[in-house]
Amino acid sequence: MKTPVLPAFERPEGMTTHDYAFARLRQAIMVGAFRPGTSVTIRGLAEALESSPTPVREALRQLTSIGALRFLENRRIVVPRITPARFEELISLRIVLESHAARRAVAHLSDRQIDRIVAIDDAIEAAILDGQKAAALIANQEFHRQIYMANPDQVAMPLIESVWLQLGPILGIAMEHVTKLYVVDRHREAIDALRRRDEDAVAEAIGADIREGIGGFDQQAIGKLLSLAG
Amino acid sequence: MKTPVLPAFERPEGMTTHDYAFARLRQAIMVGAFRPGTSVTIRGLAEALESSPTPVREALRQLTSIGALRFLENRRIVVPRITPARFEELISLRIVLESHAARRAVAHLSDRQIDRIVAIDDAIEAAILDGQKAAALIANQEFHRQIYMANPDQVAMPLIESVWLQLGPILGIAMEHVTKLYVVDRHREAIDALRRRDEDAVAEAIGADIREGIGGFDQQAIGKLLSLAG
DNA sequence: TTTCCATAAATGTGATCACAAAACAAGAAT
DNA sequence: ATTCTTGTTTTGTGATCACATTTATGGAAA
Repeated sequence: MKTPVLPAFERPEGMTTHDYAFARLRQAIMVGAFRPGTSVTIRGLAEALESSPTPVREALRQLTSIGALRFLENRRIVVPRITPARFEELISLRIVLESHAARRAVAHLSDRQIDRIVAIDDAIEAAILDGQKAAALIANQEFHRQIYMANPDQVAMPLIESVWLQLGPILGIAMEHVTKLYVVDRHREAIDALRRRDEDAVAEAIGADIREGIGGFDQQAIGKLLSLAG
Repeated sequence: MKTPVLPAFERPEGMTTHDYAFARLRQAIMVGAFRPGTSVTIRGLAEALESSPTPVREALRQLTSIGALRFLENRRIVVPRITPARFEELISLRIVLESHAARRAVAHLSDRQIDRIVAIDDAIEAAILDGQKAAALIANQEFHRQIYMANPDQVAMPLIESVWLQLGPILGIAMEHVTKLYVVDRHREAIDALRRRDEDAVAEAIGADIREGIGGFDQQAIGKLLSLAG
């Protein structure tokens, strides 16, 4: 049983072994380090994380609760496969959830916060022009997160991240097969709408951003990849 | 540390201790058996479930992933409190998620399935007229679930149930304070729309159902309860 | 070469234990 | 009466182990 390689991750002091395992596995899945259908083992991951089965098992159980992993009836632990229909469901869920979250964040965003979001968008473009796919992907997630999290009483972010996690594995495939990235100008549209505090326009821009290009990738390209990933 | 009383739950043979603990705790929270702010202990629940800390801890960890519980920094495990703002966020999330899920289920619902949904609605009304609050609540959840689950590739149900779980604790309070239940006629409206395969009308009826009465309870009444529950 | 079966290895499960941190309780000092 | 201190108890954490199930391996039979 070969255990997937986990992206590096600095462990803050005081963080429990379980929290560390959860954060690291979650991050790995989110950026597509695990391919659909991959099976993992508790002991294998425990060894990779230099800990014992107990905290790893808890982390894996949590990841199943948010759809990032599945415990099969065989007691095997796998990264879920994604069918084209399921993929389409996830994208439509992203659109519904995130345009809603964006709309509800508008009233809470200060000009300073918007400036920070612009800076993140600049970082995305820089990463794209540099061809740094993983960095662009993470910065893109941060762009969306910064918007939604402006709402202090927000409860949608965990659900949105659950959807991101379920889409993570095909992002990994996409990153291997897609060679060119291009700038997402819907972000500028969203930023302009944020500045005007135009909730409808913000929601529309975010929805279009997701619909047209997923994290800087071309949706059709990902759609094709599903045939070999499903 | 007094452990909350768990509703009875028959354990299917072959079910692991962990799955049993998770299902039972989840059910308990969903129907409002735990009050907001209640703290639970691993050992206490393990004793109540006649098992050991390990599987209970895993179940609790899963429940935190879906927002049903919180591990505080003190390492205390509590049922989250709900502020009025958070409550409003959760309700608006329900409306967005469930009207979306309902719309996408319409095309997959057979006439036979609709008949079964009608039967569930009859059971809801019977329970309401009988004053059986808990039974009405569970049947109401089943009514919604049967609609959304008709979509075979659906991925929204776990997210919806996450929101239900987060609303669960105040349902418990509501059930204690609300004496009269009344029939939700939005269900009939939704059923008629389902029969016509009118997606917009179904989504609208479900949205209105959530907005006007939450699980058979009056929303304003629950709003008042928040002041003493937040 | 393929299929079948028996043995061995790997794996999830759950209970137990030692440990450290937190909460609690009781008494002393102010 | 209130606050602080000290000792006890409770509680979460994580490692370990035994067990049952599953998977993998390898050789025998067709």
